[in-house]
Amino acid sequence: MNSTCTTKRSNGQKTKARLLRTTEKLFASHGFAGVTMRGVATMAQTNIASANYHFGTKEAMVLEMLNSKIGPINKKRKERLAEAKQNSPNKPLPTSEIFRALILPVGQEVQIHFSSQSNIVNIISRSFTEPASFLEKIHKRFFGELSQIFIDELKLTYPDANEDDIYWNFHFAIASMLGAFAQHRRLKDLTQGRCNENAVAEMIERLINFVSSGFEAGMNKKL
Amino acid sequence: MNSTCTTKRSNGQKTKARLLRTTEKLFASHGFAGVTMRGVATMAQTNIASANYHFGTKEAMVLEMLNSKIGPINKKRKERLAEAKQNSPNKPLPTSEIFRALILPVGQEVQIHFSSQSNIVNIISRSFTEPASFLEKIHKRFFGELSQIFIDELKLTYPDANEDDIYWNFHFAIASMLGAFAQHRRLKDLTQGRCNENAVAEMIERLINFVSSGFEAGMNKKL
DNA sequence: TCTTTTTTCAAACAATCGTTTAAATATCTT
DNA sequence: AAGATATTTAAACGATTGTTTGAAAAAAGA
Repeated sequence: MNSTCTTKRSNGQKTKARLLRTTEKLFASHGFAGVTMRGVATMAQTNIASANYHFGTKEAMVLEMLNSKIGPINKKRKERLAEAKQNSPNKPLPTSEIFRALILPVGQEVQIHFSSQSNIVNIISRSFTEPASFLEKIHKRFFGELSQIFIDELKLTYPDANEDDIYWNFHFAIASMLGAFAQHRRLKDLTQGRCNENAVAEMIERLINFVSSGFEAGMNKKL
Repeated sequence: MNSTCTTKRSNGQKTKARLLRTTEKLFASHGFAGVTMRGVATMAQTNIASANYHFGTKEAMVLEMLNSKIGPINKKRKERLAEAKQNSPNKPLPTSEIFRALILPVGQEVQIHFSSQSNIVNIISRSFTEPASFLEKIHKRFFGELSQIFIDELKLTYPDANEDDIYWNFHFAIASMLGAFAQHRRLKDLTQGRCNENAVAEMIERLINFVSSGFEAGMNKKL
């Protein structure tokens, strides 16, 4: 009786989806260790064993969440890079365009969910700074392939460059991007309130400029 | 009897010092969560309660270790900045000199203890990426003051600059440095063996160049 | 409707964590 | 040497963790 809208698992959301959303929030705000099966289950208004039923282990649950969040962004990165190549056939891409393809998809995601608790910046930064060793796998899988694509593109733009130069400065570029995201949580302290929702687009543009310039300078300067 | 060299706590090291050294190793290789009182006590060849006796809590123990490692580096950073100012009185410092003062002291520490398990790079990177909330305090205390010193110096070099420009690009510079250190652990994978002991000095020079160029470009370019 | 499968649930399991206790031992002071 | 202090030790405490169990409830298929 009384099988209206007020059934046990309500909100028109299936339990698994609710668990993933909760994992997202907890991981973004408290990291891998902050994702506890009990916490997730309680916040998702279900039982703890239900989480294990759907995902098997905590690790698998977090990985599935990460896959659902980072996967689409990497897809857009590749798409944007491919589009840029199509728009200027037979010509090497400007450095800034390559890094724009790498950074902008994240920026767009940030702007969409800026005030959300499960901000993609927090998730990305966590997923790259968490000490949890299992994350190393996803780093390689997610970023290993992507790195190679963008390094290959940079080689086309700098055909005569020393390969070491490309690798080192690409490493710094990645580090800058991730570091900027990772520091984003502390940004309000550092900048004393200079960071707000409207400034995200500006930050992304500044970051692209910073990274591109740093990379170019690293390629040109003889040490 | 038999009170020669083979007493219980041997190696001519006091227990507290041994505990700190062990904390160092575990924190560098496994992060804050990887520092367990039992693990530290066992590896330091003492009892678990002894660690609590000397430090009170795990948090205090890790903080004391961090203080002993990061403190001297920050001291050298300020000293090098002060020296640079003395060597060119009444003239604003070149951007690269400012960031050299910020980065080089870490690089020197890295070179000294490169093959050590408790590499300072790992410690610094961990201390800036650990989700543990207590670390936020040490971030503010350690880096808050240091940031202000270097930002003030950058303002002297760029007297007409928009203050937002300085803050944003300094933020990116810090992020690059920390990100580069944090990624250092993964560097062997990314660079396929391009990183070795002899290359540390080279990396530091490349990093200074990357960061300085990115900062300068960010200051000059109108967005 | 009856059967089968999927999903949820309370409860317990086994392991680990930081911390505390109180007695034993070592070290220092006088 | 004797007393006071500092340090180490084994053992237990209380809390939390991820995971598993087996039965109840819900959903789906026939």
